[in-house]
Amino acid sequence: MTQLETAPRLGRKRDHTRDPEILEAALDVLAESGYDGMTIDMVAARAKAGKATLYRRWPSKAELVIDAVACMKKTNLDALPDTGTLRGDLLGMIKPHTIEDADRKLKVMTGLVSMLSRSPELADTAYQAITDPRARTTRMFMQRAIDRGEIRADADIDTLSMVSASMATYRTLILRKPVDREFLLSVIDGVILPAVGLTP
Amino acid sequence: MTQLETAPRLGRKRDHTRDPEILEAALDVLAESGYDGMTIDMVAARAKAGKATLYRRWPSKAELVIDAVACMKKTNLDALPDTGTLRGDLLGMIKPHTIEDADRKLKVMTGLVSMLSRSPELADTAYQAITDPRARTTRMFMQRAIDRGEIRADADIDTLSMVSASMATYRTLILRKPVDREFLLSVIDGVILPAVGLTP
DNA sequence: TATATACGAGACGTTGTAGTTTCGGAAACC
DNA sequence: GGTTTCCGAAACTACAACGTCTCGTATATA
Repeated sequence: MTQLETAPRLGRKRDHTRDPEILEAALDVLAESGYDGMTIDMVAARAKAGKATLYRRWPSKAELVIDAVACMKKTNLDALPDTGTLRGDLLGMIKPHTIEDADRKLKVMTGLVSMLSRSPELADTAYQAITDPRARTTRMFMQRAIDRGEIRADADIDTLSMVSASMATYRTLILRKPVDREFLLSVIDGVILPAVGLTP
Repeated sequence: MTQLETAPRLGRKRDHTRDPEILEAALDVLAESGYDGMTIDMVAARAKAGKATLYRRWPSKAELVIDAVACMKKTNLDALPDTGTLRGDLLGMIKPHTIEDADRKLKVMTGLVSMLSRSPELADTAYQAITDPRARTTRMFMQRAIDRGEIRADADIDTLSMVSASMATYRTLILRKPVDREFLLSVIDGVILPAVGLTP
């Protein structure tokens, strides 16, 4: 590790453009089969790569999965516009593209659940890549609504900011029903907004 | 199957008092290691039984798990008193004993999640044994509150009745934090009651 | 008493998967 | 051109778990 830079190794160079393709294949298999159901052969086949190519880059299945989760394309939630109302901000999070992205992350998380208790490192990685970003954004929307005086200052936004993610997760993992726009609207208009005293 | 009653088979009889012990052991291992991590040897060892004894009663690991989930001790939610207020009814669901029971079910469900998509039969069994009973009870509490005029008749109780289960599930599976009385109180007083227009 | 079956313990065969190595060929360096 | 390392494909090894079977013992019917 220490002399990776200093040693100008000879021979054919590793084709690092394949890294993202392999990690993407790993996420696909993970979302489809879960951690225990996923095999290295599946990932290699999906990426049209040899198994040795994978083991040359990651020392084990566990490390490959952690890297795949860590490198998941981060959604650009910061780019969401400030619409001036809490409802407008929340609706901005349920555009088709954002829903699709969240759905993929939820499917990956489904495959990871059984591993979270076995691998703290994976649990931490998954939290930072999947769970935390949306929670922070939602919480920020609510804090903005308090700051502008739109909702009560004593609203329990720590709890309220987890309502949407919790119900989407429950609907996917337990109920195994689609998290579509209609469902998310009923969460916003039937739970969150009434809870902060807004009646749309 | 058809002549189980008519044929008075000879030899030592199967000791059916061991069935619940074995199923209980299976649930323990399931909650601890998840479906894929669970082995028949673990269950047999925990139940102090031989592997052959298990296979004499259930044809496969999958069938054993389905039976174990189906036979989970049902909580007596119907025995909860009608306190006259929605908050009182909801508080009745977070007595220590009820929380403990829900915690066990949640741990079992954690171990099942990865299997739900692979085995529709298990998914159905888990739904009926774990998911559905609490949802029905919560929904009934809310309907009662509407009927007695305590909360608005147009409250979205289909969605609201899933808030508590969703947030408890999310907290267990994803955040891996304890679902204690304090957390449940913040869900009730910070989300559900405000959402139906009650300010305790 | 003789027979048949259940019991716990554990050996056994089979299968599937993680991880390693080998192969022919291609690309980078000397 | 020679050497080294990469590539995809696939054979190979090591091991863990399912499910079966055997053992000595216990308990039921005839």
